Amino acid sequence: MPRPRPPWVLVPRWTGSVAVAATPHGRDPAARRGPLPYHGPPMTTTPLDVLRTSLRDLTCADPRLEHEGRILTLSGWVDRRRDLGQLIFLDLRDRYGITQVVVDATESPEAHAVASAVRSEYVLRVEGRVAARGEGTRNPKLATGDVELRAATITVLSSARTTPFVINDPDAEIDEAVRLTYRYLDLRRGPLQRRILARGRLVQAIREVHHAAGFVEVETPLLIKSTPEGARDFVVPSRLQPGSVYALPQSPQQLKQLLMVAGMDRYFQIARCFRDEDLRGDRQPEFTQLDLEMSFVAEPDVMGWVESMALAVTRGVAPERPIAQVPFPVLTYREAIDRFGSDKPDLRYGMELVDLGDAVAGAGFRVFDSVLEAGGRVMGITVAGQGGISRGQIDELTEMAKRFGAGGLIWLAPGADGSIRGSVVKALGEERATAIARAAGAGEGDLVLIVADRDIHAQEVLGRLRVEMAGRLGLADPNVLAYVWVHQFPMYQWDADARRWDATHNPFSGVMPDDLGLLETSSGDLAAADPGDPAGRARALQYDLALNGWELGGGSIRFHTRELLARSFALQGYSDESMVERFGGILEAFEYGAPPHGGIALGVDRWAALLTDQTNIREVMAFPKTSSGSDLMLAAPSPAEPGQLEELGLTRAPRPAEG
RNA sequence: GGACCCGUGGUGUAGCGGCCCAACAUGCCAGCCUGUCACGCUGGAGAUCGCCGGUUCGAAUCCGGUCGGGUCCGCCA
Repeated sequence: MPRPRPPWVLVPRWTGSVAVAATPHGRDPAARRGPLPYHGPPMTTTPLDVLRTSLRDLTCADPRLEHEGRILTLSGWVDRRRDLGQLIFLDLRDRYGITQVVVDATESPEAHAVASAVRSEYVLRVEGRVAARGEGTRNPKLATGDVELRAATITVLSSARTTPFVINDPDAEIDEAVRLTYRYLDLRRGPLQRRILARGRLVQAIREVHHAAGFVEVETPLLIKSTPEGARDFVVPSRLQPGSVYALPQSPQQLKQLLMVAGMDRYFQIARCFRDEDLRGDRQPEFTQLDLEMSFVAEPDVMGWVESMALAVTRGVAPERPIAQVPFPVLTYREAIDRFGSDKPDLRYGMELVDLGDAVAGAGFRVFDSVLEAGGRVMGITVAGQGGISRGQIDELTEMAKRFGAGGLIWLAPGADGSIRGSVVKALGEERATAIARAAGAGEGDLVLIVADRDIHAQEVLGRLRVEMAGRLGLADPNVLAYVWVHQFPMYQWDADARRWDATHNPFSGVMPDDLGLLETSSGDLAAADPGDPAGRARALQYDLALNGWELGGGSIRFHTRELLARSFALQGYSDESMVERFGGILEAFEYGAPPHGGIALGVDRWAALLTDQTNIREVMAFPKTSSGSDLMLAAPSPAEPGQLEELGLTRAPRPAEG
């Protein structure tokens, strides 16, 4: 039965608009001319009338005083029922909001009979008249709280068992295994629902900004050839070619570079990626990346685009959250390690590392001397106001430092009148110890933590302690978003077991022009690598974007000539044959005219988590897996059917323990 | 592969050798109630304490194993 279209429509749903400010790029303004502020149309909003259906006129968030006296139909879930006998209140809920329904036995006995039998989470359709609430009965906590729907007819669209956990309490703490088993019910609850909606807006904003800037959205296949990006591949056996397998992509890396060879110029994709590694709070076996690649670009072009895009998206999705610094700070890898002990530093607080090499030199303390002689570093951080730390807490931190690979942890706590506590005060003497603490920037009442170790290791351990202490002291403002670029990574790191150079990030990354001559071995034979090779000093055209101490993603300007790419692969230990076997496609493609190109991949799950204040990406994924890779709702993975294996030409080898 | 934490009515917790065939809150069921909005009041049902084994006169409680969940290291961009 068609109804007249109601006239009170067109309330915008989401009004997050994307206005992209031009941001300068790089420290050298000329080098940062960069690209392309977004001046496209405003972001889409959802007009209200599209939400009207034959089962409802409005959503449960809509009724207002202006509707008073109208006969309207709402549909939704029973959030709560308050039964006062002859009078029953039902809070009707959908994802937009809540409207109070009143059922009066004297007004509509049939509706009252239905309402008496209704329970939480029943799905109802209610027709009634919108009435203004009387003085003193309005509810300012509800957007619809000035009115209520006086039920004339209630239809039960669906009944509901008692749910395994409460839907209507956003603060209820529920075992995560139960939440995952009934994910569809968890998704019905406010907090998770809001996060999934926020993620949807994030992806929408990403798409709109890229389309408006001329990027082409291209889908790449999921059944591809295994590519060595470091992680284990998920493998899919082929029925048509028994014994052969596809791999699921760890990322669309080669495909997007081939799209550049194809002249696509600007590509992006919201790409599902797969890595068969152990799970963590920020790692799931399947995850989503914003993958993009651009042609005819140098490093500032890509960083510039990504920065303006990230700003636009952030302002569209989380407009209320302050961004720490714009343009984003740019650190070299070396700087990031030396100042923060991390290549993904959290810049929401200071507590920077200090080199104490000069201060401890000649102190006659064997640990320091031997480390310095061996070319290592003595580094420290000063934790303000923590001089009163207990012995037990120091032991705990020492344990942690050891777990992170340090030999030990030295501490100093200068007190009043030149006194000083600490683990090495006796060995150093009070005077020397005080001088070291002062060199670290510590004053009375502060705590200095010192690690002496091989270069990088000292910084890395302190970097972790810095994060740990900041966490304990609550130094990071949870509201602030601190984006930071880190670039000029080393091209390679030495793999002592395989005796070859390993790409630190991406095997396709190009090299900084100044370091082109370093793509060499000492022997001159690329196949005979040695840890002292010049290649170990080469820096890559590689850039990472970090946000609040999480790596959001990274990218690079790629080699686009066959010669240089092959040279880099050779340094990474590939023979000519294995190179052709694994990368033959892209090497050949580069013989047919490849434009200079580069790009980046950003973790959408991590981004969504950070923008919604979560520390775990499961909280922004609709259907995540447990830390052992199970889907508790669908009970996946499950044992293979014998017929399936047979068809694929596979047999299952029993584990030794199973006999 | 390793370390640590957790597992008690539907949910969240308490109990940590006998006082416990287990307590509290909430939820659930029933009755009463015409202005509630975390409605209220009265009554009731509901757990052999993840599972297996051991120690003990006696185990939710101690020990071993196992399964499941989480965090971290290794692994992973």
